[in-house]
Amino acid sequence: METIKPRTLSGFMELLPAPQQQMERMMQILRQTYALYGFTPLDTPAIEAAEVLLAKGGGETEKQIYRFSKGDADLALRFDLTVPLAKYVALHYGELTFPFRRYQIGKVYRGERAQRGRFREFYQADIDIIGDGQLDILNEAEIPSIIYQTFTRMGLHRFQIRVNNRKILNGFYAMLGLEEQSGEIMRTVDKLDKIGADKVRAILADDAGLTEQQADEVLRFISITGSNSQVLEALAGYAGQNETFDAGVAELRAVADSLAAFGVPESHFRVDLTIARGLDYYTGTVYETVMLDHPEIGSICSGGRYDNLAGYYTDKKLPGVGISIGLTRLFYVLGEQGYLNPALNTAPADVLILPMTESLAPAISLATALRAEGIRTQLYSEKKKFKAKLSYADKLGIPYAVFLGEDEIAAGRVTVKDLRSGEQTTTTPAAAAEIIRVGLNESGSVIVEPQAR
RNA sequence: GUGGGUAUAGCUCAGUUGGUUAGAGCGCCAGAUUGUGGCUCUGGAGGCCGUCGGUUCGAGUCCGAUUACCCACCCCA
Repeated sequence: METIKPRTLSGFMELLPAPQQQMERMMQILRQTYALYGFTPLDTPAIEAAEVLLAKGGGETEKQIYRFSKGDADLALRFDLTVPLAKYVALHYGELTFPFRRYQIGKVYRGERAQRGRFREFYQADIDIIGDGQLDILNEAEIPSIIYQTFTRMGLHRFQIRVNNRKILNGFYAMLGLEEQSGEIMRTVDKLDKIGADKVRAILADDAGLTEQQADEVLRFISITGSNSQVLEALAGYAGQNETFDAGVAELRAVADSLAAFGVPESHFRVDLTIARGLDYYTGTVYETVMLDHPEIGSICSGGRYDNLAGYYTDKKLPGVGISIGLTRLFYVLGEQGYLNPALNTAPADVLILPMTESLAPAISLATALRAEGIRTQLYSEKKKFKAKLSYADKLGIPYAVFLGEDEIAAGRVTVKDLRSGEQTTTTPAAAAEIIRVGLNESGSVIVEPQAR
């Protein structure tokens, strides 16, 4: 029979079992950390009515969304988790308690050209806090703490959370009489690291239509650097000219001032006036997180404050703040850069039982007993040679094997072998379970940084 | 959407100016070892050289088309 050549679509990630275990581990840490901050898990459908997802309309979204019809229904795959959240909150407004804190880890879809580290189907891990009518600035201050904990718990330490405030930028552009061009200016300034000051200046003058003097003012402003307090001090020098600007500075100061209490070291947080985020719906604090040793990768976690999440779905005013981690890209980049801990236990089981008798009954009973002890147990039931069975455990990285032959069964004992050391002992099932449990030490963090290896 | 590149074994890749049965490493299977994995040794399986057409006595190699994939830009995670 003619077979069809198996293939996976471009831009879709498909992992082998061991890396999948590493990926799951990262997700587990995300869930635990988000839960630690009082966020509730949420899931929404991957498919929604196209009308709902495209409420905002226009732009890149329209071009990139996967859209199709089934019968008369006009459907689309979600391209982020924020729009479905907006729909969810508007739909269930009366049943939710605000401020509503939810986390969501799910696949999203974008029909754009795939490239290195950029996928058409990828996981986003989002958290958002949605207020009813208002939302205190303290929520914005708490976000860096969550980012810090998340990456630290994964084993990543050389990263920095960069923060800015859109009000500062908008206020500043207003001072220069550039309200209209603020979006384009932000997108251009965002590329400063990538293309350099001269090109930014050229684009501002040629494409955005700024005068030479205005472009110089913008460049002078974004070149304000230094410690967080130095930058805040420099910003104070612009005070009193624009209300929005002043409000933004006050917010940024509030965020920066509470870091210590939230447990974020100064070294992992930096006020950076070039951060703008491309998305136009952010209205206040904006965040980006970069790996210090790999700035070329760009942001591994970004987000910000928005004033009205669900304006397309309800008249209620629902301000919020949220961040998103592009998990698939993060995982891909970490693997590519050699950050994934090779010593991490990726075995699907802690112990493999090798029955050596015709009847599998004693082996099944043993498996049941070990599982009752919380030991991940797999029973090898294929009729293969003994060495093939052991080789199976070895290939999967299963750390223990238990042999169950005529001798052991007759004596009411089992032989347990530590495949890493090669040591083995024949003892009671209970004692064997204890040996395995004790031997299952913590396997370390998912991420191991170069200098730590 | 725009611009480049690549396509040979499960994977990573060699393959000379076009020349006879297309190779390596890793992986896989078997044996050396019938109750002992990893290391080693020996043997084995596995290829319409992406597809279609052209040039030629002869094409993995040259030309064209096509499809797929990769890289970059735009935009973004």
